[in-house]
Amino acid sequence: MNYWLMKSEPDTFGIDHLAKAPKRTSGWDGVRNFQARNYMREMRVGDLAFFYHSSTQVPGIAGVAKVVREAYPDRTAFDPKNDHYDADSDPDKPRWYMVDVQLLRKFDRVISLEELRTHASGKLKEMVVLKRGNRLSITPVTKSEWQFIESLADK
DNA sequence: GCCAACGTTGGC
DNA sequence: GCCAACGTTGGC
Repeated sequence: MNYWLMKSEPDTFGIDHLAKAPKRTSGWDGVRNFQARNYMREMRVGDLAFFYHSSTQVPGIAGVAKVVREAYPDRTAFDPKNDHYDADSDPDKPRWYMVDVQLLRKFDRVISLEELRTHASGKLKEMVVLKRGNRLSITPVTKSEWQFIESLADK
């Protein structure tokens, strides 16, 4: 089983949107970066992901979701009216993929990026999302990082 | 295949 | 709103 971190802007789609979705499950579409897409294709049913809020007052990790459907073509790429339309994505040979995730847990508090950074020279030294210049919307998380962050959430 | 220009991300 | 960082595009 693998662990991930998935970024989303809460104004567009935050953890509360996922909480209100049927079966607390939703497709994670709109990823338009090759590296992030490749990570999504590595996701397996049962993998866990931190739900990260970006571009907001207090960026940070808001909760935990589970992968419930593995990568399948992201149809929003074929819709000219969609913000994430990509004319170069051919329906016969899709360029972009999405997964479905189910909300498992909303943390009692957002574990802020600021708080995460206080551990950047300790337990979270290698954490991808804390690395300088990181912009990837999907990044892998190690088991030890995962466990440490969950322990912060329960503090 | 190089690299400048451009667009996007995302924290601040 | 600014801007650093970095991915993508396209001319050569």
